[in-house]
Amino acid sequence: MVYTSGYPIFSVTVDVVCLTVRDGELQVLLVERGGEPFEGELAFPGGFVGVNEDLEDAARRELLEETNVDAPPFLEQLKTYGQPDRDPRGRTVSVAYLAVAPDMGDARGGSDAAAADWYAVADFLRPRRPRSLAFDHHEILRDAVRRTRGRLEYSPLATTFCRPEFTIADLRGVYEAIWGVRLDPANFHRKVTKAEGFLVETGRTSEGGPGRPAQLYRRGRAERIYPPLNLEQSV
Amino acid sequence: MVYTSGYPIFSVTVDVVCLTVRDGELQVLLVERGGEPFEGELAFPGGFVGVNEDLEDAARRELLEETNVDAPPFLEQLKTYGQPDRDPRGRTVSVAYLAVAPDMGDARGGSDAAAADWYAVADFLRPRRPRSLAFDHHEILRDAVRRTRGRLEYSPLATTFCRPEFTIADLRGVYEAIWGVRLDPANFHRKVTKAEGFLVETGRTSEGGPGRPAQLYRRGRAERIYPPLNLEQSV
DNA sequence: GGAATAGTGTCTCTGAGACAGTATAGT
DNA sequence: ACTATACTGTCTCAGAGACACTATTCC
Repeated sequence: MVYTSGYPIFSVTVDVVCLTVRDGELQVLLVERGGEPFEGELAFPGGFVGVNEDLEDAARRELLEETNVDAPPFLEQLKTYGQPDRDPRGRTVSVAYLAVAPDMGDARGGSDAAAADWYAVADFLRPRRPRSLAFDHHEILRDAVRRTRGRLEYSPLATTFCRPEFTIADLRGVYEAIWGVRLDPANFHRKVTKAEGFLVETGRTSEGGPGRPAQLYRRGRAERIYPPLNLEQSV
Repeated sequence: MVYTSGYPIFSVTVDVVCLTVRDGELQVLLVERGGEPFEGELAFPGGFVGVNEDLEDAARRELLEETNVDAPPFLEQLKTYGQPDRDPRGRTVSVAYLAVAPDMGDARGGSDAAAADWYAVADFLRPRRPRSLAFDHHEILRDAVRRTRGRLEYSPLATTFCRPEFTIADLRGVYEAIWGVRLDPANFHRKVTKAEGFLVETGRTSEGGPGRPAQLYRRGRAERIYPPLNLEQSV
């Protein structure tokens, strides 16, 4: 291969897939694009990485600038997308990040955050006439959801969808929304409370709802839950 | 942020962590660097991505060019490394790939492949005075091994370490080498033969070794093995 | 009391692990 | 025969799932 001046030149961007569970369903944070290409279409918050900026810092910055979501409890690199024709402006490689946040009510903007909002993931991934996204963000969303679904089995990721203190029912709601299944409340309760390091009791109880008040828990220190929760269906 | 001319300029490279099991231990394919920076040190095969080249194609090309390893049965993106100071030549982002190949004997070179060889992974990851690698390749190797160890539990990845036809003992050897544990041959045999779609019988048997000849198997179509094999220790 | 949700008890079945026992090869 | 490895049988124990039952709140 021959290049006129040294090595091929790339632009590097980050895109952040920020997920939450609201109204009992998995939702994703999207912005309406304000400029070309894909003007007016929905896309993940993201943008170009600075010359001296770390990738993860760039992801955090773009999430804050474009959506006003600050310091999600979970942020990790998802995958890098670099098809030569993925951006009409030129050769661009995008490092996608997966972020998870608890239900924080409406995404209301600072500055450019005006057009940021939460959308039901299912609308983009349904097999019949899925809603469209800019760039290759449809593929990225699929990968993000697949990883999230898998992670729930053997990591405490589900707790990062909950507020700092949550009930077992809250946690079960996260699993049910993301896996799209119904779980037996009794067995789920026993299982998660017995998985060592997964949850820690606060002593406090919930209030307000109908029925008996529930114990409030905080997430534990375990990085891995054992034995795992099993989702038999293929992920 | 302000840039004098458009967007920040990056170089994009790929690095391939190619793993195999030889002599009962996990080994990795490395090349001795022929030029600056890190001249003479060990590094993963890799290099710059072409202007119109897909990332995975670049990984495959570099692996072939530098080590003569063609078409590993497993190649998937691992993670992207982009610390601003990771390459003294300038701002470079490297997309790391994880490849798995069966034991193919010595890595003998074509062209630049002269210096390519297999090395015991343990030497680089031991806590006391680990052997050094160029760039941030030590971190990349750690991530590659962690993912591999985890994948063995619930995916058929272990079969890609074996030749197309293999015995249950071969497969067990892969788990034992990578997990660093001893597995009960009887229980392992029952477990993997009962996991649906994991293995398919060929009808043929092995020959040559001491003891009763073993059935030869080929890898099945399953993308996921259920129930998973469990590694209790933290990964 | 009735409705609703939280949480416990208990039974059954499956699978993991320990390990004895059988099968089939080389020497 | 002896050894080595492949494979099967069997026992025990832990955990998943089904579901009955108790506990505690609001109405």
